Amino acid sequence: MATIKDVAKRAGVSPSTASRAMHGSKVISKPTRDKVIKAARELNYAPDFNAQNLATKASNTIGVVLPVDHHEIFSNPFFLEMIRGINEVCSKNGSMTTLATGISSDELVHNIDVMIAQGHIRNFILLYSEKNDPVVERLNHFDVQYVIIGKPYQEVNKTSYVDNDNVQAGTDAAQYLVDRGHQRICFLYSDLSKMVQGDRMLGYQRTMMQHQLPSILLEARFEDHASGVKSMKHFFEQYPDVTGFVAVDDMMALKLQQVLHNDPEWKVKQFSLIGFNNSIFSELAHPTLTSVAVFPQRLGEEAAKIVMTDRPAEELSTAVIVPHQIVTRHSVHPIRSLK
Amino acid sequence: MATIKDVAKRAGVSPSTASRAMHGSKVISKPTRDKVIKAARELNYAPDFNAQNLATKASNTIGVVLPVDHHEIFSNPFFLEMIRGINEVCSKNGSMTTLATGISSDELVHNIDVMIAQGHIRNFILLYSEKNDPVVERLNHFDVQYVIIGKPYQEVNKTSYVDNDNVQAGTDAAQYLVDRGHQRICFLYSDLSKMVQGDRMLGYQRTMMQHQLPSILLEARFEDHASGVKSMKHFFEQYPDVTGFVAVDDMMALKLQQVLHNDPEWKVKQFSLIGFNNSIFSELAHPTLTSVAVFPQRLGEEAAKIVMTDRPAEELSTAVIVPHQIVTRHSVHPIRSLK
DNA sequence: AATACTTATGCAATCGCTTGCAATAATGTT
DNA sequence: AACATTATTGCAAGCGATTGCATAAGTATT
Repeated sequence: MATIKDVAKRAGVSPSTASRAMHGSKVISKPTRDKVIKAARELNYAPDFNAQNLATKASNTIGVVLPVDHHEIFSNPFFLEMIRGINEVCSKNGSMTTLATGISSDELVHNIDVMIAQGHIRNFILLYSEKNDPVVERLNHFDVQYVIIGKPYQEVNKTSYVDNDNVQAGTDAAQYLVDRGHQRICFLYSDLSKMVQGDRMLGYQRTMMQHQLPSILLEARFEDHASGVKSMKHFFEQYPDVTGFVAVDDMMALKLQQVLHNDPEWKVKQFSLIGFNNSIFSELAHPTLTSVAVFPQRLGEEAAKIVMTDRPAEELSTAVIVPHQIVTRHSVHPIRSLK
Repeated sequence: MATIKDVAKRAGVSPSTASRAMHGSKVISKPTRDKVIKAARELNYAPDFNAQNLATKASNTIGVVLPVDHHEIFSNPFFLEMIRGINEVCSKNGSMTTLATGISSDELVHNIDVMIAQGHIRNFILLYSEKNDPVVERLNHFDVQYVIIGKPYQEVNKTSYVDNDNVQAGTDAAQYLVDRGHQRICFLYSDLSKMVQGDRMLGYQRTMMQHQLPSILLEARFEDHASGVKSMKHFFEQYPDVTGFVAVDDMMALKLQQVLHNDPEWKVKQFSLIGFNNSIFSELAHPTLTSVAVFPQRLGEEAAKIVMTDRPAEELSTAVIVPHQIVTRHSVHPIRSLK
């Protein structure tokens, strides 16, 4: 493995000159710069990561924090796409990404503590936003910079984040159903402690209000089929005239679809259904699921970009909104034709 | 951030003593060891990652290599679960994991080259096994240790790997259908350049042979619905009496299911279907999908364990086989009752 | 009590790179 | 030609850890 001394020797200069040359320092003359760069290339030189970081005291790795495992979360392809987006941008900028995971909240926090203490993480990216997140507390406490993917709960103005406009997305999804003649539309969610679910619900409610239609909310987890059937039975007793559902994400939508499809009576009713995330699930569902695409890879990229441009601490935080887009498939049945 | 000097000062010893004490060196007396450890704890000390690695020349991060992006692969939750398994084990051992991704094969290889040159990756874990993988070539060339999740193509005896017994899994899946009275069973796959697909196919064929039943192979990608319908139409013309399918993975199975379900004629036939991976898809399908579970998290953990125990170079490579298990759901319909 | 042996600690070099400052070379000014 | 500037380069000190070797302290041996 070639060191900077090797490069220097080959170029006939001192290590310091070599270092400066390769960093494009203005103060080095063109001929020597060229010599050095040539030598470096010939030796296939890359600066030692650890040595460089040690010397500059500026670490170059980004810590990507995954949410504490709920089975559901982890099997959600969403995250991997965000990670890919982050990693693409980072590696183009010569940074590494490293992951922080944990089976419990305590474990995750502990792992992050260690990472901070080791002092080689430049910045964190949180792939989720949760109420009272102990991780966020930790990061604030140690005064470590971070970017959230999702809308922050605390210190919104001081925290950089990347998100979809989930309120708008919720509005649009509901509007999509309304436009196709649906009047009784239910919003289906599972956990309001997630910012994203709350936002989408808000958007849904906005549309309902605008059209003077009732907001019908249903919290359900569909943990198993029987319980799903039961809660839907209960639901339809209360709201027999519901024709459409806005599900807080595709997985939720699919679970509902499953329940509805399995009951001959419900099945014929051809309920309309729209989900969020445009995940692979939506393509594989039957019927295929109309869904609001949110471009997770893009979210990751933007988050990484924010992290890469290190702005001074006193500067205002950045917020990037990634647009969404409804992808039409076959789960929505118009009650009347579009005007 | 506390350094080792701070710890040393507080404990009233020299940095070298502090270092040795914290590494449990035999040569340090119990009382000083205790003093040092106490001081370290009080200062919340953790050795600087970069400094430590630089001094010991032994890096502590594991590079996790994701396959080059095909949309399909990246939206497969499988990978995230493996990553989580790896990360759990690594962080328990004080290691970091860092990701290598790439949009193209060239980019991926380049990223890996850089990582190797920077010299701070101790080991790589490849999350896939592909024919003629340029990454493997690279790693061999630079003599970097790595573990493959999946069965290696080259130098099988010299390469450590973790895998399911996919041949056996294929055998079992086919047997499952045979046991339930199916005689004409088709194996459905998409890409034989993946080791895993070849293995499962082999297993399927073994069962077919044993029962003197014909092997019926179908390569398809179901890229869009129309093409899916077309190829199945073609298929059934040739093999009208097929009643069961072994699909090479759940996604494949779901795509088939979709095609079959959408055609009224095929639908009534109630084909039987078994997939692999027991991914979340299988729970969300309709009907729910019987699938061979392969425990990706476990695969990740085992791979990480291998990497963590650094054995001398001349030692034989390790291979760990993670068991699989058929998870019964509702996509298989017995033709006759089980004897 | 002087010597030999352990045992426990500290000194100082090292890992590979960066960077402030001093030294040298190149150029311009009078 | 002598001096003042400015443009280039090199020296050497760190960054925070580890580790071989020398030293100091403690115990045993005679």
